[in-house]
Amino acid sequence: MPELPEVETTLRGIEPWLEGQTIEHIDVRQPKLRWPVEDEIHRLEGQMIVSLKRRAKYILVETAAGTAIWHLGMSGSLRLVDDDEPAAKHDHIDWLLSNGKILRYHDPRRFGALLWQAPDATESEHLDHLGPEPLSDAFDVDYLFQRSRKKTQAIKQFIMDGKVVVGVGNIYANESLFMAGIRPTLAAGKVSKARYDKLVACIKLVLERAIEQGGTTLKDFVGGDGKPGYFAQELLVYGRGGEQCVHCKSTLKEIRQGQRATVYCPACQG
DNA sequence: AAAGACACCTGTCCGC
DNA sequence: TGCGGACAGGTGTCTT
Repeated sequence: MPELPEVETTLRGIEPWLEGQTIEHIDVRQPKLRWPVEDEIHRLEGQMIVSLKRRAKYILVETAAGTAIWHLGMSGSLRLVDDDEPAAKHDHIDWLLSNGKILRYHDPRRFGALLWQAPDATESEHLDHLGPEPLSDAFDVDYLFQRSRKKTQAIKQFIMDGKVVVGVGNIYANESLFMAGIRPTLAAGKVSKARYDKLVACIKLVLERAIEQGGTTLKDFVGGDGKPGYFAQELLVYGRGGEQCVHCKSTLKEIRQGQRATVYCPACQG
């Protein structure tokens, strides 16, 4: 489910219900996620939630006794439920809050994670080596063009590399390359600066637009407020292999790059 | 050093 | 109806 817009949607949905609340109890029914949920997570019990932040696709929940770092993996979701709602299959973790609500983590594939970080931690193995946020000013044409020089890697895989820029997953990589008219298989080092200029603008546009729409609902994604996202109806190429290009009516081609589906228009993406 | 393959895990869909 | 295989929004690690 989650790329950056879905994570941002989740954050915005849960934030009003969490900020200022005390975490009364943490119930870990299934600790075997991407990394095992460590016992230290229980240090957050009795602590007040000071703030929520997002970095890349991670959600950071800060307390005086440390920071919880959530990652939703491929199929994770966080939502608020009433404290009498029984846990269903794949509801792996509950946070009981002082307002009588439960923050509930659901993740069928268990590729997500809940990590604990000490309050005085100066480094984080997961966050320290990440590239810039795509919606920040640091992510601009000069930066991306410089990083791409001499790269033989396909541009789609280049922009999906979290060390280059965070938050561009498979859906939005396909969409932004289509919008920018760039063939996903082109070597990143051979794309002109003018095209990078357009690509940067398209990445920002597609992510901002998807956040406005509450993310892309595929399968059963809902934001933290329980509402579905509406960006799926605006997808131009993702999941549309074999269909007609919205611009030129050519048949959209579907290939695989790095074991991920790539869809593009052979005519528009020159 | 860089690029590609593979791993983690469950659910769903499609063809036989 | 059942079964096998491919595939799904991510990303760290191992192999070339």
